[in-house]
Amino acid sequence: MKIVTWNINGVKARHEAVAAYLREASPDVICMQEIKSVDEGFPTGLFEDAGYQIETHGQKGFNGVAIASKFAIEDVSRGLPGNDDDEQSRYIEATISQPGGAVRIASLYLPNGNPLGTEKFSYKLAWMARLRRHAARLLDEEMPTVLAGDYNVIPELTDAKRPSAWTGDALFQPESRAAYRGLLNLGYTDAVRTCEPGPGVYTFWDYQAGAWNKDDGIRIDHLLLSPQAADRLRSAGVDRHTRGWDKPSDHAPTWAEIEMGA
DNA sequence: ATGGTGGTTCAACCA
Repeated sequence: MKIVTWNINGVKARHEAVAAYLREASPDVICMQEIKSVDEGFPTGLFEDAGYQIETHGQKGFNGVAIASKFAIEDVSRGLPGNDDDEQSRYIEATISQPGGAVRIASLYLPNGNPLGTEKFSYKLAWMARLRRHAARLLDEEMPTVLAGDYNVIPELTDAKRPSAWTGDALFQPESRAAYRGLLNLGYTDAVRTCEPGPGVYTFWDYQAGAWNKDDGIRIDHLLLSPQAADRLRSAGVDRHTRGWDKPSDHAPTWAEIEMGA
């Protein structure tokens, strides 16, 4: 089962790129973030025509997450538990049933958190604390689980071409990185870091200042695997070439292949 | 050090 996470930065602007990627990569499941669409306005036909079921959790103008799958999508849950007052659409979770078994998959869009010293950064840290509590509960289910998305966290120095450029940024703060390590310490595995341990593996290049041409990237899109999913991990990586397409997202599709048997 | 680009929505916000 090939599972992709991709921050598409607006589904309306990314119609052609998404269609081309589905044809080319043919993932079994694709988790998307920043769809920037309400559910009623979402172009479901883009996915249905390619053979996918699609479930969305949208919002007007900002944020918004979705899961599309070639297999049946069941038990859909919208919103990250732990704060009923949070109105931002950043989390959707569902069970994907496949002949070899079922996988619980989340598509998450973690708050950016900039600038430091504002309520945006405290919201980011509070959201990460909620995610940790929920991620711990998911482990109790003991089923293969994949938490995929734009984490807006650069985990380590090797995950940035120019680490010094990010020292004052919410994506690289010690608190942000510690909260990410907290997820790993629960027992989750960073699929891409495990399969591609070397430097230079990035998932995001800013639109500004020629970042893509200079390969001035960072790795902030991650797939975290529960032990039951990590046992089945075969390969993982980044389809970085899509960043060079016309009208690209500033993020590249990031994926993991899980062996699910017959 | 600053400004650099892009998406959505409608002058501003977010990244």
